[in-house]
Amino acid sequence: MLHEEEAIFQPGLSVDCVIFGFHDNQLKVLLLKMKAADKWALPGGFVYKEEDVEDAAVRVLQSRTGLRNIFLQQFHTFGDPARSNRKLNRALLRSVGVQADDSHWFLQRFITVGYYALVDFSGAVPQPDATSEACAWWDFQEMPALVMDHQHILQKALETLRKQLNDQPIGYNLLPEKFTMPELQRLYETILGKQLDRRNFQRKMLGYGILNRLEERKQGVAHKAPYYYSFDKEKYAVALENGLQQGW
Amino acid sequence: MLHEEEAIFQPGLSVDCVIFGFHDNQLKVLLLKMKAADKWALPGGFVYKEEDVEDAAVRVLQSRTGLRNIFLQQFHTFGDPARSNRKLNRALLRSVGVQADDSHWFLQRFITVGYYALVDFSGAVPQPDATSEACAWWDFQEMPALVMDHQHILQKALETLRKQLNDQPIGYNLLPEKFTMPELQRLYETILGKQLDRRNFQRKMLGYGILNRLEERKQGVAHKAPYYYSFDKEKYAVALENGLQQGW
DNA sequence: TTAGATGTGTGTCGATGTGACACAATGTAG
DNA sequence: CTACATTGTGTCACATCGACACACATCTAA
Repeated sequence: MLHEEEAIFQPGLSVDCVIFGFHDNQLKVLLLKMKAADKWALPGGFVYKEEDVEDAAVRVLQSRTGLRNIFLQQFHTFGDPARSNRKLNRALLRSVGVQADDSHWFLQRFITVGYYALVDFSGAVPQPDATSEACAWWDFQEMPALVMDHQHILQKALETLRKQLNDQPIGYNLLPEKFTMPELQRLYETILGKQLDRRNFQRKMLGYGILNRLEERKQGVAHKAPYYYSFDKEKYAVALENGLQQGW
Repeated sequence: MLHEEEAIFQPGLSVDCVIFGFHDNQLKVLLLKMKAADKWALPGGFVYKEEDVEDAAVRVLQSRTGLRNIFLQQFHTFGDPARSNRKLNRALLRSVGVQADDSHWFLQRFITVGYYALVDFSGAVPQPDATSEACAWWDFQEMPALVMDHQHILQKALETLRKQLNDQPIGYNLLPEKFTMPELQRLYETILGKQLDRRNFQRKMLGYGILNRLEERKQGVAHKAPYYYSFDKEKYAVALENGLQQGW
């Protein structure tokens, strides 16, 4: 956190990423443990003066997960002046060895642009940044205390994701190459926060025409073995583009 | 556009508003004719250092229309560094009598937060700002050339509005107190850019349960007189909150 | 005065989608 | 080999949706 960074970053602007993964039939979120506080934070970063805001989000994502070609979506910009926490930011500066007075660029008010990402859990390699001592996946159901308004940001990301379920397919970016119908259902159930009927779920999902059933069945389960499915990449892309149901 | 404004505004940040109205069975958008260019622009403004971004949007809206208590919704933040147009902004500064070198705050790169508003056409009193020579409603179907990326912003606003139709009611903010079913249908048709079946539209709309049919019928029409309707304010609010159809 | 044009109020029919539920099939654990 | 958990598949009633027909009201033109 050098002083000269004032010259290279867009002032008062940051990006924060809600990075969703899926593992063990649980929705996960990638978080950073702050050095400067006993709380966790969403992975975030600043925007270079000539950098597209979206590129900054991609950069943050790649730095924290090592992944490229990720599903990324802007969902909201948070512009409440009270969301900045000068005390925290001062502690944060101290944690990287900087003493600064009130005019320091990092102690000004920040607006943040929120993005959420859907990533392949098993392919990601969590990597802390300079201000954090750890980077880890958290179970969506049992999140720790978050800094500033990050809880609020997370909430808004989830809301957007839920709405996305209604007119776009989800899963290609969160599930492994092949997966079973129950696994896909758990994903939907976790995002929606409610149980779904097994049979109706399957009917509706297959109705979208974006799944291919494989010959192979899952092995080593203590009951009837479910089939594996994979997404039909082309049809999935079309569904993403055109939407699933019209409404009007 | 005084030089001291650098001290009072959040640097590199603006808001732009897509203000929709409805009149003569046509969707309208409020635009400003720039003094500095032969093009039109969306009403926009800057954000005071201690002002909530949303409050800035409300302020812009009120300054341009005189209206309060408006339906306002953030839809996207535009962060492409190439979207700023230094040449235009320099001309803009000249138009208000300011000569500035490249370091001037207004000539830096700007990120803009887009909001769209739905307003009562007849209640609005269009008012130009300091940089514009006119403020007027334009027919949505026949928009003039717009500055910078404002065409793109408008497009994105429309996309969001169209999606909103699928799970939230529209119209309370755009139509007068009482209106006919055909009028409401024209509104939907204009937003969606396609024709709808009269009878199916009525069935679906009434199914939402947010309309009250009045005793009164429209007068002076060269055919069977349609009933007037009004929104049931309470049920409308509930529908806004909970959404119209679930999907999942 | 009346026929025609225009646009509204209301209803029907068949196709499709949805929620609730039953039963047979399959693989593991004991 | 039996019990158990979980999957594959199907049915039924009901709501929703797109396409369409017919009667009604009001102005206009002859």
